[in-house]
Order: sequence, then C-alpha cells, then structure tokens
Amino acid sequence: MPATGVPAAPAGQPLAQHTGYLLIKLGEVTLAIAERALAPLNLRARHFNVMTMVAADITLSQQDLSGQLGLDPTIMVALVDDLERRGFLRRERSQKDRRRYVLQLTPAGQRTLQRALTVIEEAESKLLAPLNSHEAGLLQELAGRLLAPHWPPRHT
Amino acid sequence: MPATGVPAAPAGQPLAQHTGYLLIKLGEVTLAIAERALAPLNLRARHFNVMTMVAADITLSQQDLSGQLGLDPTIMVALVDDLERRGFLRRERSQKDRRRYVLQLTPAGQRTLQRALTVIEEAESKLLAPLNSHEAGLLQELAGRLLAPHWPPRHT
DNA sequence: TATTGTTATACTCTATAACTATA
DNA sequence: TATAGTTATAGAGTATAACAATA
Repeated sequence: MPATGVPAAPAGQPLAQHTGYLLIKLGEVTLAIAERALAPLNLRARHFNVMTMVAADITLSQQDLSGQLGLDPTIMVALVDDLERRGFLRRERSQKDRRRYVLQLTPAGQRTLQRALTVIEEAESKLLAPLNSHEAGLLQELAGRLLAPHWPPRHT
Repeated sequence: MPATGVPAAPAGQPLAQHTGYLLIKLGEVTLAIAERALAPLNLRARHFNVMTMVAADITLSQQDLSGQLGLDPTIMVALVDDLERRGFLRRERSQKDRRRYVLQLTPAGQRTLQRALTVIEEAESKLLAPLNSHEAGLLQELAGRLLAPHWPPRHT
C-alpha cells in the first residue's frame, strides 16, 4: 500500500480486528466484573488471589507471592497487612529462615475465601454465558497456552 | 464441602483454573507487549487506538472516541493535545455543531500510523505464535463474543 | 554480602468538579 | 438548560530507594 495513505477500515470498529485489542479489553472487563462481584465482601481481586494462593500452599513467602502474582513486593506488604488486620490470615516467621514469613489462613479467612469463591464462580459463569461448555474449555486452554511463555512476568 | 475448610487445590497454580484470572493476566501481558512494541515510535497503545479510530472515521468527536475506547473525556483531551502537538492530527471545528471537534490525521500521522500498525501486527503475531491459524481465528471469535455484551462500558 | 520484609516518598494515572462556548 | 471541550486538582495506585533483621 502507498506510503501516502492508510487503507480504509470498516467504520464500525476498526480495532476489533486486532486480537490483541480484544484481549486487552476483555481483560479489563473481566477484572471489573471480578471487582464488582467481590465488592460486597469488601475484597479486591488481589485479596482473593492472595488468599487462594495461601490456601493452596502454606510455604509461600510474601516475595514468592509477589513473583507469582506479578505484584511489587511493597504492594504485597500492604495487602497482607490488610488481610491480617481483618483477621483473615496470620504471619508467622519461618523456622527454616527467620527472614521469611509463612502465611496461613485463619478459619475466618477460610470461610471468607469460600464465599469469595462462590461469587467469583458465579460471575465467571455469567461472563462465559455466551459460550457453550466446549467453547469455554477451548478458551481456557488457548488463553493458558498464550499466557504460559509470559508468566510470571520478569519485573522490570 | 465443609464450611470449616477450603478444598485442597493443586499447589502449582490454583488460580490458573479460573478462566477469568487467565483472561485478566493475558490482557495485562498483551498490553505490556503492545506498549513495548510501540515505545520506539514514542507512542502508547492509546495513541495507536485513537489514530486508528480517527483514520477509520473522520466524523468522530473527542467524546465519541472516549466512549468507544472506554476512556475518560479528560484523558482524551490530553491524548489529542499530544498527537496534535506532534503533528499527527489536526482539530477542526465541526460545521454542523461548532462545539465539537472533527479530528483528522495529517500525512505525517498517516505515515506514523502505518509504521505503528506494522510493529503492532508483528507483536501480535509473536504473541499468537503458540496457536495455529484456526485456533487464532477461534480465539478472536470467542473473545469478540464475550466482549460484545460489555463494550463499550457504561462510564461509572 | 545477599535476601526478606518494611517504610517513606516520589511519581504516574485517573477521575471530579467547575468553567467556556456553543447549542 | 444541556452538551463538547477544557482546566485544575485531588485521590488512588505504583514503583523507588533506603533501612533492619537475618542468612
């Protein structure tokens, strides 16, 4: 095509032809939905992520969590502070390495995580409603394949 | 499952089972890739989006653009200021409604958009490399279907 | 010396409200 | 009165650097 012109694009939504644009906007929409679903529990999506990780693996330090979730360690401090202040988890010094914390959900934290999981799965199911179960599984698989080479991100 | 406990999850990546989490992180990764690809042109992804929209439809006002791109109108002002200052587009008052601006790419803007399009498509192709062409088309279609009910977002 | 967690702080980003000019 | 665009500014969110405790 000539250097003097840009090809005419369909007026409707020229950006919708870019898969990348769709993925970015879909990510934003999905995050907004998750935040709205968790708001009644006074939780942010990050709280849910941290609690889910801690519930699955007690041996994770705060910096392990930062790395796996792609958050700055200083943000993790504030997040864990908040969850601890609200009685959802406890910090205990690791016996093997007393610089590290071992994080552990309290019973209240486990109950809250369970409720959060319920609303998250409900929201997710609404978001995925336009897809049949085969398509939903396919999307899950494709997204996972695309993400794998880039996650966790190397912190700048 | 009992209220006193949360089901044991695979330690590897408990969040990866949530499609929503994958979509959010994939969106973040995709945006980061786009920003990195455009950085040598001194453009942000938003610049590219605005220029693409303006190239496709000259009749869009700044608030039309804000709405379609999901950005606050005040952010659009700064964006258009920047593009105008760099000689990539011009503001002209609409004849039909002199409150509105009609935005128009300059020849330099068209050339820059063309170069931006090249690097964006290159980056997109790298991102999608793990998929064959059928899968890539499928992802495009599924993402579009999921996004449609939620876009553009109703500004809070 | 290096690492975990922490604090203080500066920086970016965004949204809010108030204004003007046009309608 | 309402709308398009603008400005100033406050608020949220983030990252940077420096520090204490431990390895």
